[in-house]
Amino acid sequence: MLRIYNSLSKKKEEFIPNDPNHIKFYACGPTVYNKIHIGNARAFISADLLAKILKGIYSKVTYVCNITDIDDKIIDAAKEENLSIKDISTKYFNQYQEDTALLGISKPDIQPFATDYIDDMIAYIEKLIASDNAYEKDSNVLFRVSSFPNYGCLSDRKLDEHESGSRVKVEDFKESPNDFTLWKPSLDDDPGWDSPWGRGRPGWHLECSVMSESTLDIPFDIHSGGNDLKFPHHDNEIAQTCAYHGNEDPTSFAKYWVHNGFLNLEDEKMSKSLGNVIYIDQLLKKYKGNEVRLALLSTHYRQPIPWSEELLDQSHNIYVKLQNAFKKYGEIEEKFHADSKIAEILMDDLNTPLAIRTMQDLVSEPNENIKNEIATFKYIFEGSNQDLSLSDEQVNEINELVKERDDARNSGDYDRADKIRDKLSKMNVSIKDVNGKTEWEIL
RNA sequence: GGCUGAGUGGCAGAGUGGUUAUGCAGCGGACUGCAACUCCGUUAACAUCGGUUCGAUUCCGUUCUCAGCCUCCA
Repeated sequence: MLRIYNSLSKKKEEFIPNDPNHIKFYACGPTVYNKIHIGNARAFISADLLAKILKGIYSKVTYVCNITDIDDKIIDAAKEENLSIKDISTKYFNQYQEDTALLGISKPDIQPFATDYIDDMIAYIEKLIASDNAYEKDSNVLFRVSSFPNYGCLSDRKLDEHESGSRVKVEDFKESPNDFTLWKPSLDDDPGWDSPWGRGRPGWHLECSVMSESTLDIPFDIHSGGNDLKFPHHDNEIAQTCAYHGNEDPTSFAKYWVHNGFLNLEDEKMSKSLGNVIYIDQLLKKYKGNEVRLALLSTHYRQPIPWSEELLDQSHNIYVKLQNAFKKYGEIEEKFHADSKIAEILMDDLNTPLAIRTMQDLVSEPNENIKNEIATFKYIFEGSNQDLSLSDEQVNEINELVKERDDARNSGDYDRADKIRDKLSKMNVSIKDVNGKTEWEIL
């Protein structure tokens, strides 16, 4: 039985699917305007974790993760890099695919692109206007928040309490400061599509309402995203979709809402302005994909992760230790065994830290079910497609040096032996003398 | 100000109404030409103040602190 914390009820709940024969899960994906960083990766890995567990339990699961390929940030990036919008979004989409695969994140079943749904979005807006839930002003179309009484139900925000902390400048085309954009005009050199309100482009929140419903139909089971998306993004999605269908109940859209926590660097939020952004492609030059994955899963998904070198080194140690322990059992196929201890722990609101701890316990005191435990562990915590193999040439070079060192040791020339060991360690090769034999591995 | 979450040993992080994980680091030892690896042993914690209780780190309440959101953001 899967239990999951539902942001809508603010409680850990038993997961009861709308249809156990077909589980539907939608996660908010990337805006492809830059390389993904470690914080983005955490969100994608959390969604991947949940998708993997769902797929382990249920026979049919459709996991959708959208790609935002039209957005002001993309327009800015295109100007900066002097590329077309399409080139920018393609470039960073490809990088996203590559980086996530290296972290063992499986491809979603469906990856809808926002720009493929512009016509649907326009039709959606027309209906919202017709039902008086939206209005046009100066070529902008805005959602009229006051028309949806349950607005803010996810984040528990009340509209009239909003003023005190508000720092946002209210554009004069808005009836109310909380109204949000469904459609906005594009300047001549900005990308745009023809619409009843002139040439323009969709607001950000709209795409998820349109694409989730188009790909999964509503109600679907789970909607996930980063904690920061709760408000306004997800509350806006709920308002749009519910208003569109004339239904006030947010569960008529998605039943469970799942949000992951952030990642802190030295007690600071990672941000471009602080210059402390860690990109995945850089990180993977030093650590293996599975190690980074383990590090990201070593904290419960709802808690903030204090990210540090130390955490990565620790994850490296645990990873190596477990790999060595697993070797004893030969090849084990990655597979989710729902009756294993590891699975049971994960099904309690995705308790990955406890699962990691338990796996360590289990290998130190194996039980007869250990192979299923390992299979389940590998299914969740491994799966990076990173190619760690060396060329034949490199392997030969290392073997030769190792042999030279052994010869030196056998003849008592320890100075020379140690020099060779230093040389190997500079090549990131670590030496172990085990039972008279010399083993080596790449760090 | 509002909403949400959290405060456990040097660090990370589970868990529990009484026997107080685990990993890393530290310390001691075995092994080693020296290391590394491995193994054995070991130090050390439960934010604050009250309450309930025979007994609370664990339950209830107070206080304090921290983080995120309330503005694009994973």
